[in-house]
Amino acid sequence: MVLGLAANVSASGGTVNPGPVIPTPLLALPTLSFSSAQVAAVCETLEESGDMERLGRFLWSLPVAHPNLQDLGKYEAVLRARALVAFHMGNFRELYALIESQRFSKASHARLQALWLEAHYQEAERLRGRPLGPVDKYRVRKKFPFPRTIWDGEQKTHCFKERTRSLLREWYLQDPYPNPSKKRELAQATGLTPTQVGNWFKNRRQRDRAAAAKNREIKKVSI
DNA sequence: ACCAATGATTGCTA
DNA sequence: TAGCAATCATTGGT
Repeated sequence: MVLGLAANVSASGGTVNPGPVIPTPLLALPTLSFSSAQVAAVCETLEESGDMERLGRFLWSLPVAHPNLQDLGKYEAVLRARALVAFHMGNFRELYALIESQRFSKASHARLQALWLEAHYQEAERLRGRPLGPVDKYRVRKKFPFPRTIWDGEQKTHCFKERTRSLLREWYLQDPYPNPSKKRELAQATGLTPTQVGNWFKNRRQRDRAAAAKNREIKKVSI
């Protein structure tokens, strides 16, 4: 149905073709008259539908001698579709090659990052013969960081800045149970969200209590 | 492979 | 709704 629509569009005119003007060939096959943009549009639609089988068949059906084969490679939707199909076929080497072949726009990053990770997880899992735990996955992520083609290099911090933490510690000594307005004030001062401030105090109290309990335990034993 | 530190989440209670 | 205990997840170190 989608394919039919695209075919109709392509049949109804070269007026929408934004690419280089190609002398309308004597070819009878409808796919041969797809413009690159039209192929890309079909890829996107099929990608959203999640129908890998069909997407795979569509890519396979594109003739090798497509007049626009060169600039077809420039359409992200087509490359994403190829990557998706490669992943679903377990063809991880091709997936990696596609991902590293060129820079992708930010809109594609999340999708391709997920494929990159999942493929490496599966490879590692097969190698070891049993499911990966969270730590195993962390090691895999460290071992195979995203290529810059699908990552802007910006990394999110796991720990707060030392400046932030010292400020939190100071306020904690003054008052381990800050009221909401104090929390907001601290959030302002640290650049954290009020929830993060609340979590920090909650964790700090919990860990102080645990330490105190531990101390009592030790005293009991030594007495 | 195991451990420690730390931020976030969950489920229960008052 | 806030606090609590338990637990999870990420990260780094050995």
